[in-house]
Amino acid sequence: MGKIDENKKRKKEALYNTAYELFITKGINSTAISDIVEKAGVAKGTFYLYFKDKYDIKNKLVSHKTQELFNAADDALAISGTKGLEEQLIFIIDHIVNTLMNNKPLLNFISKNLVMGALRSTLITGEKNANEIYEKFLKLVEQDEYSYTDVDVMLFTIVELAGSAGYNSMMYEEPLPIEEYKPFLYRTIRLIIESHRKRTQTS
Amino acid sequence: MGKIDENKKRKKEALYNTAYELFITKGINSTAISDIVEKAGVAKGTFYLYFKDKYDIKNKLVSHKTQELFNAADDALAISGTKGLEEQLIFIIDHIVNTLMNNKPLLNFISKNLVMGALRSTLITGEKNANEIYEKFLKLVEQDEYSYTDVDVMLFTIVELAGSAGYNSMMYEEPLPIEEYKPFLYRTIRLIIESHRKRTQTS
Amino acid sequence: MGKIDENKKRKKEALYNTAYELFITKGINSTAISDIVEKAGVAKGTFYLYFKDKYDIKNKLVSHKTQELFNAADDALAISGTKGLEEQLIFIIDHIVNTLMNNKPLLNFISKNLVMGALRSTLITGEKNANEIYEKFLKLVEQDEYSYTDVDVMLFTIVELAGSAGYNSMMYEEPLPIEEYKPFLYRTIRLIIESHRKRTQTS
Amino acid sequence: MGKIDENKKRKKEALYNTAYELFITKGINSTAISDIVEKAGVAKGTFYLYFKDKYDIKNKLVSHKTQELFNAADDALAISGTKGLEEQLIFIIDHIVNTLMNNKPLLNFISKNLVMGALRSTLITGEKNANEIYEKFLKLVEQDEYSYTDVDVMLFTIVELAGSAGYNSMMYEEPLPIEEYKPFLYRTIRLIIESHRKRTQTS
DNA sequence: GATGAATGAGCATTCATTCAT
DNA sequence: CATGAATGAATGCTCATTCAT
Repeated sequence: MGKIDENKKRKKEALYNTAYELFITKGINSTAISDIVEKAGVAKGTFYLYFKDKYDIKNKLVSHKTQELFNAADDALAISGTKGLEEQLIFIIDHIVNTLMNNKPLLNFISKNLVMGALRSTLITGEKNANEIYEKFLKLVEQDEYSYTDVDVMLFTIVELAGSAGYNSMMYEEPLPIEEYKPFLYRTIRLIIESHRKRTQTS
Repeated sequence: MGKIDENKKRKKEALYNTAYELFITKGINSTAISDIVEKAGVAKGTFYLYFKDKYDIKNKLVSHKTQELFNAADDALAISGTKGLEEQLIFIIDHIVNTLMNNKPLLNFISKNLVMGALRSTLITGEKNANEIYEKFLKLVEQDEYSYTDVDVMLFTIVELAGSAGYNSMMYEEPLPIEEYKPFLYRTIRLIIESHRKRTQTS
Repeated sequence: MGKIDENKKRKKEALYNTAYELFITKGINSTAISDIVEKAGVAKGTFYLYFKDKYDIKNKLVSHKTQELFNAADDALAISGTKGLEEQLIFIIDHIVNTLMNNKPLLNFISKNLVMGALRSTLITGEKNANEIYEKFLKLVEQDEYSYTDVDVMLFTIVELAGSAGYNSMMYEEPLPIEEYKPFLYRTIRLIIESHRKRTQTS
Repeated sequence: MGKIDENKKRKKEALYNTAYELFITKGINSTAISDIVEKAGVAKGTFYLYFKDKYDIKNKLVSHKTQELFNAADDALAISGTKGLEEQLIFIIDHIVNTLMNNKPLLNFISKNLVMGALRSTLITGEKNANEIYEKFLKLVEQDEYSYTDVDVMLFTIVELAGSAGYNSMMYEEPLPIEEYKPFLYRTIRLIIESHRKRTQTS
């Protein structure tokens, strides 16, 4: 079993890696399954053993890559010891933005799917523990000194805004390069958070 | 001249209309150029007289449809007689949202291209008066009783947020159906506007 | 293995044969790949499994047919027992001329590519033992009672002349039909050979 | 008349020049009639007013260019004052070879059509005084101090050899670069001429 | 004569998918 | 499980030719 299962996994990994590489290099439309299997060094039939078609592997990749992004940000957050929900959310977003700025192909690949990839990936793909990211967000909210209403709406709005505006700013430097846009973006995020804060129940 | 040019225009129009219909019906990937010309009743070669390929006509359509949306909203704004920048911007967005809610295929077609399609179409396509939409926005801002800083950043942020969050809400009813999400969305938009308002020059 | 490889070879052969037949029947420009595969009884995709395009298979065919011509001439030479370089070279050329006279379509197909097809095929195509023809020529030269200078120039000149003049004479009967032109051609070939002969170092 | 006929001629000339330029640049197969008319600045229909198809204009061009070559060589011969048939024929061939060496695209274009293009152009195209070239050759032969048998065979053999061997030598530097091959070529030409010389009727 | 919009047959090429080995 | 040869429908695109103006 060990040997065979190992081999199976290795082939699947090879397919994932190669597909990702080709998708960001040549684009999804221009990447044929033959390209993938050829470069991955497996037979054509093998692809169909693990994936339904090109879009199957693509969706799984988007999902996977997005989770990686959030998890890395979350790890860094823990190390940083940042306190306070506002600072924490901005820390996470800033971390992701910085990562993507240094990896434009990845930015282009997940593009505006950021949100869906992160918050709803369970629904789309069958990936095991997909929306543990969402759980982590909820935990951060709970631990804050303030209480919040409509937490999911708040998170959704923040992530959508950051994803969409951030993407354009990073990709096209419009209306401003991301470094110059950041102050505006983070100010807006703070406003959103505040607007969801329950009036402090001063005892 | 009349006769020939008229004919040219008619064929081009036919291609535009048919392509749009097929794109929203079958999707872009599944629409072949043969489908378009066949349904439009012109020869295949004629398509290539006017468009470079499928994506050429697609981009021009996205651009065109987006402008239509904004223009219709603007017209309605004029009729409504709404006053005040906050109310005006929200009126426009609300108008577009309502239109798209009644036209899901269109929503799906322009999807997240909404934003950039609208504000940067001049740059991309050679369409004549493309960013007069942007001009109109600027005029609204100017005419307000308040002054604003970084107007383009403000408009960009609003449009990105509305486009991205609105799309998800309308399309997937997540995290809430659009009617329930609207209050949150509009509240955030008001916050963004306020945050760009110059400190009232109290006389 | 046997079965699959056999099948592969059979299909490739079928493509070669059909292509040749069509090329000499309808001409290369008028032969479509669909014609070839249809007549060969294989699927269109199969063609691209073995050849890059129409010109790929054409070049390989020219090369192949030219080699066949030389090899047949060489075999006949061995049987004839002809002695002496002059007589041997003329025997070979005469054999090829006679063969082509009885096979005008082949003459037309390889036309003036005769020469280069034969002597440089190794360089161009990856065909295995392509210029063994050249080797055979060299051997004939070596075995002659005389020595020769600039052997490759001599062979080149002879083959070019025979190929070019012979083609026109056979094809258009200009300035004379080949049978009447032969004496002139062979006389010139003898002159060329003599002019490369080293002054007999009679000891 | 003047004006209209002038215009006609100008368009035809433009088509010739443009076609030639494109043929040597992109190759004949890759040059479409649309390319020609577009670059020539005339309407598509106009092409068909003057030529039957692409191959019509091509043949006329080959013929025309070849004649130019021979005529230029002949003019230079006259100026040089070279005497004796051997020297004269070699002068002509040398002149043409040198011209083509400085104009590889032209060499490639007329390639092996050189010979027939020159000597049979009358037959093929309806060009007015095409084989006056042939006449000139005959005159040179007549004026020589020696008499020759089978003059047309002699000229044919020389031109075929020079055309075919020269082309390969110039184009591929095989078996030798043209400058090194020239001595062999010219030696062979002299042998051919001598072999057609009537035994001097020493009275 | 000249134009150039329109045509549509024709063709090369791709590629997802299957299935015998 | 894995393979990769074979398939052939699907499709984008070209281009010579026509003909109304």
